[in-house]
Amino acid sequence: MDGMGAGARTDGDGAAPASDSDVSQLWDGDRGEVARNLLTSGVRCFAANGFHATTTRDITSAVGLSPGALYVHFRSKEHVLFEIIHTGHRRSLEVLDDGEPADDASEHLRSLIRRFVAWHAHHHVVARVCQYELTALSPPHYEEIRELRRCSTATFHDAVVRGVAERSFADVDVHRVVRAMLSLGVDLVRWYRSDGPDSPEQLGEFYAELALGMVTGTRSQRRFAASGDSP
Amino acid sequence: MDGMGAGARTDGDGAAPASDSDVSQLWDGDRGEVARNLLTSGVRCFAANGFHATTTRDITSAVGLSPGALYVHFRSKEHVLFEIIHTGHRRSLEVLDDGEPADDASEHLRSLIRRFVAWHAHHHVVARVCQYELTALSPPHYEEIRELRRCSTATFHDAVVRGVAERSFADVDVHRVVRAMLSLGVDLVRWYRSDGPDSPEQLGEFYAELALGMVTGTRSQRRFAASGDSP
DNA sequence: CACCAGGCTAAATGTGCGCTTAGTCAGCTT
DNA sequence: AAGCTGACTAAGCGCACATTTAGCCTGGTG
Repeated sequence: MDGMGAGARTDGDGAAPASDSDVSQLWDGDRGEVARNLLTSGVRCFAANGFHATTTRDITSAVGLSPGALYVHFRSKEHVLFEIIHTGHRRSLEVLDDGEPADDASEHLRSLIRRFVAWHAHHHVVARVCQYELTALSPPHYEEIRELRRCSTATFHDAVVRGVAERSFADVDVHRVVRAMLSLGVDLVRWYRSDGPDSPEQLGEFYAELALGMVTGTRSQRRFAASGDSP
Repeated sequence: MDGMGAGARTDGDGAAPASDSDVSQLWDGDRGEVARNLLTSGVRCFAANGFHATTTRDITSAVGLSPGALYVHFRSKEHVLFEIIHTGHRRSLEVLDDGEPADDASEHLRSLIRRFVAWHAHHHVVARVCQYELTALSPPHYEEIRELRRCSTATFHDAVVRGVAERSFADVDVHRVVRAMLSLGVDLVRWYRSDGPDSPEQLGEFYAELALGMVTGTRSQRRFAASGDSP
């Protein structure tokens, strides 16, 4: 049996819950209003049920249209997913690049983490789709997204390398530490709720502090921090 | 891509076959060999393509059977998923509970993280299914898994609370810190590869150190108190 | 008013899937 | 040998889905 009626989304249209902040604000300006609404609906559906478990009817009926209407604006359901994921990654990269350089390596890293985490918490529904539905993309689309992801990783990588070079940070294993930071920023999309105790900014602040803790030589740094890299 | 200098991991001898470690070892003993093979095949398929994108034919043909054979051993495709996820969670909980109490709060937490992380790295394919396919479970099954998850969260929670009570740890925000630790342990299933530079045990060691860093006060407070005694 | 374009719908198309059914076959028991 | 059991297969049922098609309707333009 089809199982779980996907939650009675009766929702009519009335007051849109603005709790997802401004999802609709994210989309490309050269998209018409209907297309943007479809993208927003797609985000909600994909986040709630996953790409393969949401139908074109789910997406379109939520904005009062019939399934065929989707193909007026998008070539396929997969193209809807791609545009969502692509936009999400682009926006999160913008947030990363928007920061002023900051002449202090610690402050620079702190600012990066703060913005990265706050953005992900703020847009946790979109970000969840960006993390969980990657494998539903076509191979070429997937590759395109991977390229964007390499950019954000590189940003953090460079920030840590810089701190190490300037001796503001301990001589840590950069790859490991960067992965740990990204894990914090990425995994929050799994559990974050807008009505939880932490605002996006508070969480960003907290995680920035944790991240700095990872690179400042407290504890038994010498034990693990690759003074002599493994052969 | 990942690239990065392949570490000198002396892993068994050959390349592939045992790389998923002993997935088949995980399953319940009262399951026959064919059923266990189907579970193992299911793990691989679900991890690679997701539950909704894998067909019963995918699962069965990988062990040389026809689709109908699945229903000799399982009530439905969803029951295969459930047994995989349930077993994965049960095993990871066992690993958590297997530890000796340890009279030192720091050592206790370190040991917990070490075992938790190492298990997830070791069984990252199963663990990926456990993390990514939860939403494909039927509501009752999902609820059953949530209960198991609350147990592991509680274990970490208690360990941190204990350290704070004993004044081995700083007066941290327990919920936030526990979430961060779980995020590290959980998100590695997204990126970990058996042929990467870190063995499960090395990663466990590293993350245990990061976790202790999170509870050892903020950086400014405890920068110099590296060697042991609390004030 | 005639014409057109494009957003949209209802209906149709075709495919693929989960699961069932009926039957085959090997091995075991008596 | 005959009969039984249970794992397995081939075939098929019913259905849901993504996408297409043909046409409607509205609003703009001469």
